[in-house]
Order: sequence, then structure tokens, then C-alpha cells
Amino acid sequence: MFNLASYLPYLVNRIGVRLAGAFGKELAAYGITLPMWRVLAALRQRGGQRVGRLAEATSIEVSTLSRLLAGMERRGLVRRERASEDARSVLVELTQAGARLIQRIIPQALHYEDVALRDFDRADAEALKDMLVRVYDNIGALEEEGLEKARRSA
Amino acid sequence: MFNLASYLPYLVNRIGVRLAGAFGKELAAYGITLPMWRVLAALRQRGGQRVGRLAEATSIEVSTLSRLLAGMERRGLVRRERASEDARSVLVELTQAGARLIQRIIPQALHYEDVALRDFDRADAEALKDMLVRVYDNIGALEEEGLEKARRSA
DNA sequence: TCGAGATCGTTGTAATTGCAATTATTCGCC
DNA sequence: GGCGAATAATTGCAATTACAACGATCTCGA
Repeated sequence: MFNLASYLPYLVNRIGVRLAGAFGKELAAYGITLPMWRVLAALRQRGGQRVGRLAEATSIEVSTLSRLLAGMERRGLVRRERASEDARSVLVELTQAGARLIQRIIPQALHYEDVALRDFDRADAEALKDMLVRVYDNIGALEEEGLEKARRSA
Repeated sequence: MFNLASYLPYLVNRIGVRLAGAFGKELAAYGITLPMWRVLAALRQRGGQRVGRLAEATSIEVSTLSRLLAGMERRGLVRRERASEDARSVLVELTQAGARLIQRIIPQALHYEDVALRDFDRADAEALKDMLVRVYDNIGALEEEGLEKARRSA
């Protein structure tokens, strides 16, 4: 029939909420929020980038991200400037303070992952992550189809 | 070092956002939101229950849930009444309309899961879900520890 | 080249959310 | 039995969020 306890979206959602709650509290000690951490991590990972790309990388809505970045800029964590090659875009970069901050937080973030995977050996952890990537791609493909259907009927 | 693309909380979060976005749109056709769906599903699964228990089951904050239930009651999806054995508690139950509605939605929900797992055989899907349960428990254990620490220092 | 349409980011606005305070009730201990 | 602490749910309030509308810039075909 239908069993919540084995329903994938349910399992994923509750992990997300728990992780966010726990790690979010740790981040408060550094004066930042979880979405801010995501932005810092994405910028560290792939360097300065446009707002739209950053939104994709962090799974944060563009409009939400815009305001979030304003706050982070005020705190001196990031810098925003119009892109030279396309004046519609805004390039977002880490400041030195932002880079230092995320560097301090990374060990804690890794610790959290270790705890979440405490009883997984390396191979199982790898297998889990691979499967999560596949799931993400599968849902993405579905959205593509939906968009195409909308496009055809337009 | 630190690689976002293989960082578990990142992988989980982005799946959650994608699932919520996609399925939430489908739910709009039924006039309900994603949190409402979660409440309906939890009530169907385990029958009428107290608000606090429902909050745990759905990973929704009690205060948020309280307001959500008020809206669902107005729409005739659930019924609330003081528990007879403990007048502090409120018992939440599905109405007939609520039960009918969720019954109609379940096939769509299952379809979503099928899509998310489209390239998984039964064993792999099972393995993934088992691992997600373990992860959830691992983080829960961490929170317990945190609480105990707080208790000791109090 | 120029104008319609697409793209990028920000802002208006209304709804949702989470924390803290509040009210009502029960529990534990004397 | 009765009083202080604990628990359940709701509500006040401030912050976050998403969708839609907007202003600015770019693209591409006639």
C-alpha cells in the first residue's frame, strides 16, 4: 500500500531537517546561518560566480539569494560587482574574511558528516553518495520533461 | 580537502529542494501544500494522534504545525479535539474528506518515488532506504548527546 | 541597425517559519 | 491534598521565503 517509513521523500526530508537543525546551531556560534554557509562553501568550491549560477549550486531561489548576499556583503563576507563582459550579471566573490571564516568552519562540517556516517565503511559511504547523485539526476530529468511539455503546449 | 559534490548534507539538501519543488507543484492542483500532504500522510499512516507526535512524524515544528492544522481544519481536512485522557493535548484526526483526498494523491506520490528511483533495482532501492534510516538515527544520536551535555551543565 | 523578445538580478508583497512567551493542565514530591 | 516544576499547544513577533513584477542589458533576425 503506502508506507511512510519506506517512502524516499519522507526519509530524505527528515534527514535534511535534522541536519539543518543540528549544524545550524553550530553555525550560530560563527554568526552565520545555514544558507550563508552554503553560499560560502559554493564560492570556495568553484570560485567567484554569477548570482544565477550560485543559486543553482546552493539550491537557493535567486530572489532569496539576492537578499542573502546583500546581508553577507554588509558583514564583509562576500563582494558583489557587475560583470564586465555582461552588465546584466553580478559577479559574487569571497572576501578574505569570508575565505578565512569558511576555512575555520570546514573541519566542523566534516565532523558532522563523520557522525552522520559513523557506522558506514568507506565503500558504503561511497555507494550511498553515488545513489544520491543518481536520485538527484532522476528528479532533474523529470523536471526537464515537465518543462518541455509546457513549452510544446505554449 | 573539502568537496561539496561529495558532501552528504549537500547531496541531501539538493534532493530535498528538488523533490519539494516538483511534487509541491503537483499538489497545488489538489489545493494543498507540501507540509499539508505530510500531515495527511502521517495521519493516514498512524491514525489520529497528538500534535506533538504529529510534529515528530512530519519533522514540522510544533508551532508551525499548530497554524498549519488550523488552516487544514478550516478546509475540512482534519478535526481537532482536546484529548479526553489529558486535557493539555489535542487529538488530530483525518476527516472523511481528508482521508479521501490523500487516497487520491497517494498514486501520484508513489509515481514520484518511482521516477526518483527509476534506474534502481529493488535491492538497491532497499539498500538506499536502509542507509538513509541509519543516517537519520546517527544524527539523532548526536543530538541526544548534545542535550545530555546541556542537561549536565544546567 | 534597430526593435522585439529573452535573460539577469533586484524589489514589492504576502505567506510561512521559528523562537520565545503565554495559557492550561498534569505530575511529582512533601 | 497542595504547591512548584514539567509538559502540551497556541500565539506574538521578527525574520525568511517564494512568486510576480520590474528595470536594465543583451541577442538575434529582418
